[in-house]
Amino acid sequence: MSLPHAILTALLEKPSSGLELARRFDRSIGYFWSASHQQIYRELGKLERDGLIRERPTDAPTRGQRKEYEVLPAGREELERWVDTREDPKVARDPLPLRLRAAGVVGVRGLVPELRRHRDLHLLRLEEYRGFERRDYPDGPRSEQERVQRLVLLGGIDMEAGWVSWLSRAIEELEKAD
Amino acid sequence: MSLPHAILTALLEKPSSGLELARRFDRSIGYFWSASHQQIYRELGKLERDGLIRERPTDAPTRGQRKEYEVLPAGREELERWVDTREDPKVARDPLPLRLRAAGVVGVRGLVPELRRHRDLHLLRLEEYRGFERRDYPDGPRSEQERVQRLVLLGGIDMEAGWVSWLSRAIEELEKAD
DNA sequence: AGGCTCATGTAAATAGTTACATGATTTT
DNA sequence: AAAATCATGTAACTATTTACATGAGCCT
Repeated sequence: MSLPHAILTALLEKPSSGLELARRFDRSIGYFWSASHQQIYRELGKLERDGLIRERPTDAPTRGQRKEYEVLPAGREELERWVDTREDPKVARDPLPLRLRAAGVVGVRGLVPELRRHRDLHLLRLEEYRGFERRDYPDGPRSEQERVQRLVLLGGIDMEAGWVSWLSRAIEELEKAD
Repeated sequence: MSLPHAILTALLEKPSSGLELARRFDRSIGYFWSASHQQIYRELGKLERDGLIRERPTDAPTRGQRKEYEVLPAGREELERWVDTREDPKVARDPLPLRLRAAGVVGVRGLVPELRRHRDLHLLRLEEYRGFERRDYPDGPRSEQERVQRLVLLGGIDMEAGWVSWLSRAIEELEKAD
């Protein structure tokens, strides 16, 4: 049950409309979570019905117009509750290593180009994240909140670097074996 | 759509019953996928209906008795097809970094013990995986299939090591900041 | 007979994805 | 006026999790 809390966090950092949220999930929040706009709109509706957020009063309220949401005190309390929760780590879930293992049974053949393709994609993300780090924290974090945001970014960087290094090794071993 | 393929792979490596599969998902397959027994039984039924696997003929067929499944040629073909598929990497999905970011907004307070707890759990898994590696491949892999299984295990080891290192850094930074 | 474990399963709820629909605003 | 883009939304489907049910075999 993390999506509503991800949304509450994002809205506390900056009140936004649904599409803005979707875009921010593709960026800063998205190092460790993703959500489509459909999921976000559904969840915004639910959070509003539950009294955790509200639509910010505007002048032109109709369909097809952007609606900006902000967090209510009950929402902040719910988020505080969640932060102090005990929740065990789940196993990572990624189909690529699974496919590699399947290839070990039915033949490795076509998989190497796919591994290479993934390595390149992870490398791109890695460069992107490193760019964020250089751009957003040139002198290190300036506040508690920035310190934490940067830590999460560094986690994303580590993760991408880990993929690149693992994929490089896998490619090398599989090519050597030919 | 990875669960059926994970099951096909596991069954090709060794024909098994539902519960055996569930256990193997907690071990070797489980570095990058998990599945509860409910999911597995449902999926086994579906794979059988679709003609990709079949129940191995036994003597005592009743309810509450173990049923062993094996992969049919159509199942192997489906797996081959999947291995050669293009599938883009998805963003990792982990609530802990999200909770850290939420803590940056509502206060870091109680989160450090939880970070420490997670670090210890990941450390345990790391030691466990390293034990597998020492035990199962004392002289390196002996076949194509072992080579690939070991690569996946090494991926799991990298991932756990990554968590431990990131969590250690986060704990250190948050404590320093007090 | 009672309790325990192994094994298979059903039901319901929650979460996430894919495909499509529709209005408003801007550009050509 | 047509096309493109921005924004919000619905519907249907697929996947995953949680809770519960039930039979078989073994041990005391």
